[in-house]
Amino acid sequence: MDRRQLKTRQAVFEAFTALLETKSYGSISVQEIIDRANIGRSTFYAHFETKDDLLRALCGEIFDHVFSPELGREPTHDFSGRRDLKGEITHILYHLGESRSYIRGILRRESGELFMRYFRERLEGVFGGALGEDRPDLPREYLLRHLTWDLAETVRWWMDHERYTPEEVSRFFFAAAPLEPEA
Amino acid sequence: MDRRQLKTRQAVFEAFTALLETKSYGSISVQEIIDRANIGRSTFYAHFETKDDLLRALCGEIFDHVFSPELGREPTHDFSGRRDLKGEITHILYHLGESRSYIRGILRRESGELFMRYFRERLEGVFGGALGEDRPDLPREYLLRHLTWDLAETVRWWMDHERYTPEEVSRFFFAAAPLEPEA
DNA sequence: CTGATACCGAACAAAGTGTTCTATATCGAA
DNA sequence: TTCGATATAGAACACTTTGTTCGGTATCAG
Repeated sequence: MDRRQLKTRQAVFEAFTALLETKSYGSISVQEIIDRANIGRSTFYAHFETKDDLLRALCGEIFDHVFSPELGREPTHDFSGRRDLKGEITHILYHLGESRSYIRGILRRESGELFMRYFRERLEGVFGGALGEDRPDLPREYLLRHLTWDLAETVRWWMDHERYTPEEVSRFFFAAAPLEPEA
Repeated sequence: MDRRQLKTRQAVFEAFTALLETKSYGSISVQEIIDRANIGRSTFYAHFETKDDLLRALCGEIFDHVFSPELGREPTHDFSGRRDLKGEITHILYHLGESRSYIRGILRRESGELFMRYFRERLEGVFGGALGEDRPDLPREYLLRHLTWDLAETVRWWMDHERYTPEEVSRFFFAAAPLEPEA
């Protein structure tokens, strides 16, 4: 990719996230973004179709990082042959913690809606494969959706409660999630 | 309240919900709303400050209905003196089911964000009082927030799965919610 | 009946959107 | 280093949307 494009793209992302820290997504105009990013109007539209497109691209950037597999690390399995869900989740939480400064602003208000949707799409891949038949009393589609929004909202909560570590948050999530069979 | 105001207000709500069935909140203009409601521009702004204000008012209208106490029905308590949470929730779900046609459109996309926020604010009142010390292993603020988003998202899911009854949905919720002590 | 008030509809300034154009600067590859 | 390709700046453009104002008309409540 051309260095010029990369520089522009970064400048836009920087300006956008900075603005999201101070005001809501809907009230941010393209004008403000390009002023802050110090680029021309036509340049912006050469990169992104609309403001929504920009948000989508930014989320994609973040998730590509968050869901990147550890270098040289295969999905692990425990002794019973099931995937190590806890390990995967903690791994994701670590990366999210690193990106906190980018994410916190997005999660406020309307833009959070879009972020959460993309986030949960990715999470379906994680949970979909790992889901056994632990809870035959619940419709599978309800259970899957439940787990993804549980984790997504847990993350959203965590972003405003800096004092907890990824491990603690992971423990909270698994303690509250409906993964074990009902007593 | 003046009949004229009431008529206008109703016409706007009707037009707004109808538009939300077909297109996203952000892409609806005030112009479309007043055209469909067949009212003058200045009239709209005499009633609502902005589009967000309209959405807020509509949500308020809906929740006033949904959370209205049954006529002459006191909050019941079971034999141990705790509030009948299951009964209250099922009651709320019934009203939500009745308002499905108004709600479904709102819940799509960005407007859902606002709806869910107001919804959860109300739910905090319901859960806050009924919460015991069942889960000392979780921070109380996390638990409270967890319960409200659980129910709110359960409702959102339900609105697109018409085949379930309020009783069934209530059962799903309580089966998945972290209310019982961990085994 | 009558005073109050809600409505209509047109006009308005202001701001934002997305496109198009030309000139300029920067890039990557030979 | 050179050179063709391409990204950018910046201005101009038509267009939509927003929120306000105002004088005239219709409808309300008492």
